[in-house]
Amino acid sequence: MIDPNADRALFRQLADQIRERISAGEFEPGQMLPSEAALGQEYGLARTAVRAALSLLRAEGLVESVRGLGSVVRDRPEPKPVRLHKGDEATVTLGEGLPRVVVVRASGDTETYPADGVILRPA
Amino acid sequence: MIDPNADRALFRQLADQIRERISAGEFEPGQMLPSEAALGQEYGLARTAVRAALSLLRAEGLVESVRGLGSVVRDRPEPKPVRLHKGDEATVTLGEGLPRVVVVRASGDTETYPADGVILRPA
DNA sequence: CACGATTTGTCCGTATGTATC
DNA sequence: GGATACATACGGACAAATCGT
Repeated sequence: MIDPNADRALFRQLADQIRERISAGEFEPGQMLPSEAALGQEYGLARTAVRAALSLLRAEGLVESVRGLGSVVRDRPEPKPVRLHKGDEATVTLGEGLPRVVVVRASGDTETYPADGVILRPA
Repeated sequence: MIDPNADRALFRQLADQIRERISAGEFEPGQMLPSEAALGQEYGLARTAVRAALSLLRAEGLVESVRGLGSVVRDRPEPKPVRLHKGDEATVTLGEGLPRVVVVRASGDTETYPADGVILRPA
């Protein structure tokens, strides 16, 4: 479970646990995670630690938190292929929320995608 | 400065302030930011709020923090063009620290770059 | 090499605000 | 209105890394 004496931070261990429970199928996409209070109770951690763990998982795009509702396992569709034609450019923008891939077409049109939802290929 | 009555969270306002001071050239790349304690003192905020603000800026790739040292303004080089040839693929990996762009060449070789340091173009 | 000062990292407890049901 | 749940913010505390003395 969680070892206070391990050299890995508690909130990282908790993130590991939740990550495993998700990949094990215990928590499925679209499904609610236990509340922060419940997770804290279950693992014997303060809510600050629980929130830090969830913050990590959010940065990984694994979960989303909605105020007044809870945290849900994010549905991660198979990365969608995006073709780059001559004159196209793709960059990654950081900042608010999940990073996004911005594709500027040769025509000047722009498209954006969740950064973990695309696989870029030359045309 | 910082308005406790604004709709915007205090730590977000602080992040805005620091962002402006960086883009204004008051803090230059490679230079140390004031310590968390100093920032808290200056803006009348608890360290939790200061750390939340710095966490935002780190996610944006604007600053880096080193334990025992402090936080430095990150040097953001001009995004470097990376050419995708036939059979190449590029994806973005989230997770620990800054997101990275992973390029898998047709040969099977892989290259990774800081996500905000590349501009992808078809060959 | 040892020691202390500084700074960030981690953790806890508590309180209040706000959105959802 | 009430219950639940996340967001924000404060305070304090100790650990760990770094640097200069």
